[in-house]
Amino acid sequence: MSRQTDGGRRTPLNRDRVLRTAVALADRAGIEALSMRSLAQELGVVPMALYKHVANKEQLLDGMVDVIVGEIGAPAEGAGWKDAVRERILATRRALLRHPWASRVVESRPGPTPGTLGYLDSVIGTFLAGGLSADLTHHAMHALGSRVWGFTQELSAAPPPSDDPEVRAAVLREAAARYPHVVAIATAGAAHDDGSVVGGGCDDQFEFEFALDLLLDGVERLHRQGWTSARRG
Amino acid sequence: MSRQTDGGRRTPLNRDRVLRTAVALADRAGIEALSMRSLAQELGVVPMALYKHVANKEQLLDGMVDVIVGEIGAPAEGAGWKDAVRERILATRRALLRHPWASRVVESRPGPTPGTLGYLDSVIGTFLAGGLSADLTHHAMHALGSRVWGFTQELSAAPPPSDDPEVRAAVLREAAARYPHVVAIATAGAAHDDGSVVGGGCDDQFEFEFALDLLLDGVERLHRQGWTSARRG
DNA sequence: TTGACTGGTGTACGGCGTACACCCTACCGT
DNA sequence: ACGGTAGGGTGTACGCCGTACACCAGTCAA
Repeated sequence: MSRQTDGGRRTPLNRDRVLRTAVALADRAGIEALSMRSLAQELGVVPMALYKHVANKEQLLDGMVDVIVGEIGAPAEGAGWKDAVRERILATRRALLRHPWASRVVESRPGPTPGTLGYLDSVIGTFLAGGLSADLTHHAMHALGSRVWGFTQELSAAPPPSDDPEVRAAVLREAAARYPHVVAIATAGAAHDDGSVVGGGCDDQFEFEFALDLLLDGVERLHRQGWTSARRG
Repeated sequence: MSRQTDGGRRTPLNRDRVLRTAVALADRAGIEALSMRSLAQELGVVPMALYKHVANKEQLLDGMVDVIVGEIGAPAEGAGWKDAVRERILATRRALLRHPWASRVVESRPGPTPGTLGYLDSVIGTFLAGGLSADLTHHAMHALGSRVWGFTQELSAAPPPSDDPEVRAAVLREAAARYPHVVAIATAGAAHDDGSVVGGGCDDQFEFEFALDLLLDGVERLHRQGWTSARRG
């Protein structure tokens, strides 16, 4: 891996190759399998060699986030602000979904990276270019929260249902007794397969767009009526 | 610590005391300082003793979450569904804010705990009791997402500004050049102290309620017009 | 009395991030 | 041609983590 074929020198490491290999490794083996040691091994190098290109693991993760951010396409041109923002966010979602670990890592970063700041800046720019006030835009960004990254913090994933149908029935009966409302809405709608918890067996994309539109429609309404933050009004 | 005064036997551990001590330790020293070893020391006991009361660290964290959930008061009676949900969520927010580490831990749990399920069940129950359809309630819960826990995933906290005013000015100038829109909205509104990033120097409570109301108002509107999920409509 | 059960102990293992001293090589100015 | 220097890969070691496993001291039921 990464050695010249016969006896020659290894092609030297650099920050970019480290980051891209880290992303690939996380894609393949999961983020929890990504350690400085495993990454070093992947690169055919001793663990401490990585520290010549990356200050520490935190910065490695920051760098990985920026790699993903780099995969988000450019903003669409010529649409209204609402559609433009909507499309951008859905594009971001698509990028993030390609790397199942990415949303967790994005969330875990304690501060912004250059890449994330750039992305946020461009989304904000779309709002402002659409004529929204800086004030309203500010609140809109907060309201969107992590949704600008194309994901929602799910409340809880359903545990995988037991494969013994008898056990499964018992679990469901138990749940229905203890958490009747949860079961009621989890089984509501045709699209739901079984007694999964909120966030379990539903169409995530639908839920995402539902919430996104709820927020964008609300912002649009406020914008049209010239809303301004009468602090605590 | 937790020993009978003179030479007597130690009052025996139990799951509840372990969990409460863990919460107290996390409150005092931060969640990152909570390890099985430090918790054991706090209890005057050897680390492995904890495993007689808690299966592993994951389950410890689950238990801590349920302790916090237990601090949320009962739902208000007699209000309309919207105010009831709103108040409940704000109460949850107050509980979570008393333990700065709690939101991160709640997020990190891969599955629901009995306590969280119970809480979600009661929130859902409030929607349903208000006459909302199971369908709409389902989507509303998704749309609220982690906001039912009273927190928003901030996009990024602002790094603490340098205390050298000259450096600070330079940083701001640099930021304004590279991220003009971010700076524009960060400095919008009177209440913002300086060039902090989105999520930096604003009134978190205001932002939280703004977004919460945006969502609840949207749900209410859909409810009144008899909305139903014409899947992908 | 005995035997099981409960709960606290001691030791040890394998993993992690990373500090620190080292060394090899390529390239520089002379 | 040659010493100096700096960048990048190495080896060793430390201190933390979660936790498996064997053990042991009481208590209590049979």
